[in-house]
Amino acid sequence: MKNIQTAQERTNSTGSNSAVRRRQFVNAATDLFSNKGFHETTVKEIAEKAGASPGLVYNYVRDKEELLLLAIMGVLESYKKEVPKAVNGQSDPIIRFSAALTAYIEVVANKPKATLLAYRYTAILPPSMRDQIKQLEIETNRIISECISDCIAAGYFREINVELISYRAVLLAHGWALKSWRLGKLHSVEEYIEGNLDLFLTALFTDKGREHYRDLGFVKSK
Amino acid sequence: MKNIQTAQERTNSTGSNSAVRRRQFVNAATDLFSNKGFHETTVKEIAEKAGASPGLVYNYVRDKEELLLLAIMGVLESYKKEVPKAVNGQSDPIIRFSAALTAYIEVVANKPKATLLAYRYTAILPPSMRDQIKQLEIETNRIISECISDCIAAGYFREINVELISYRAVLLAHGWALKSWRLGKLHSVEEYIEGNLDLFLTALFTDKGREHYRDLGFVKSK
DNA sequence: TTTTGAAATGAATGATTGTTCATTTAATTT
DNA sequence: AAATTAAATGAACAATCATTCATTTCAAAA
Repeated sequence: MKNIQTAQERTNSTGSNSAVRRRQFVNAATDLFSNKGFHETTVKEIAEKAGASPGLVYNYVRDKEELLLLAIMGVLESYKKEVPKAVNGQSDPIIRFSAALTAYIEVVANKPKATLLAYRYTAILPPSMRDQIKQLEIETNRIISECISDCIAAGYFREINVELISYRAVLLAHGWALKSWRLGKLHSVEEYIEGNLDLFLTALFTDKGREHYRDLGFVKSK
Repeated sequence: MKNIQTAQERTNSTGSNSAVRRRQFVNAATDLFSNKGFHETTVKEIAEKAGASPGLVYNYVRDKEELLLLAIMGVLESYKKEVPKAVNGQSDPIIRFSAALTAYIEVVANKPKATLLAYRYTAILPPSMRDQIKQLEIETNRIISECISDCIAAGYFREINVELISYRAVLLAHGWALKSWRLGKLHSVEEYIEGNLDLFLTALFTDKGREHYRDLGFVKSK
């Protein structure tokens, strides 16, 4: 009975857990799918990258397809985690919105290729998997939506269609990955963030909002 | 010598030209790639849809890959053709810009799946093909860029980074396809166009521009 | 030590599919 | 009509891979 402890220890220290192994495969898959594409990546390569044999993959995952789902979900979940982190602690609605959008763009810019996974491959997944992805994306959008609603409630933003705006914001963030990959980087992320945030706010502000923003100390010269 | 005419006739009437045949294959491929995906479409299916046998495809095209290139290029070329059509005839810079953006979104909305082809599959093409696509896209962007530059020159738009704005405009148009496919349609195209155009203009107008716009008769109530 | 069973291997399988090419069909010319 | 050229066919080929499974490795338990 002495070895029960040891077994527990092994699980915790070496991390050769079932869940950990699985994550190794998913991480390897995410990387390869992002850089070479799903169809251009073989299961053998994924196994190799994870330091295992091809057959073992199927002890942790039903399909290559499931690996794709897990890869996409992983990326989206990291978004859902990072964005609120930037917002929490800020209380002013405008700052919260700015922080959320900024954080979103930054996360995308950190792993542009991974962002594209969802755009490129959601289509080939079966409907039930697609719905999971859709759901997760909607939840992330909600964070942005709430920031916008708060700004409207405070009288800082005009009364526009919240859905429309939040999709625009998300698209803008994804846009960094979408455009920069295909057309090359024309600006730095910082320029991209600043320029677009400026445009966004200008389009949305009420007079009160503009004034408040100025009071906050983000004065555009002139 | 009587048959020279007949041959000419055949070429014109039945359309069993070399170029026409090729286009048949490209059209079939575009349709199938858009709806099923590149890897999920077999050459046999393409041939079948074009009313021919698999082997014949290779008399008109080197590769399945070349078929993908031609499909993507075809879509982008249709954009490059349609957008100027909407702009020509209009002389006022603001109207030209509005017309260009509206037309772009409409073209995208007509064939959303086709728009996604470039986003999904440009990556798997060899660099030389990628460059052709990139080039074509830049040329289309230039049309929008020029509208914006004209608005700035006329003093209607603030002096902002033209590149940044034109990419945003293009992204917005593509955004209809990108978002509506994955998240479902939340608005009609008309709402999408109107709402976003409004935001765009609000963000860009100078006082003079806003005034001029009002004079043009596009008054927002209140 | 011996037993047990989970973890892992990787060669073999089977199905798919892009591409080729010997052959046929059809059209054009002489 | 005969000959020539072009267009088209579709069965066969070859390569690729996802997936399976008989076998081995290895650590924990008895």
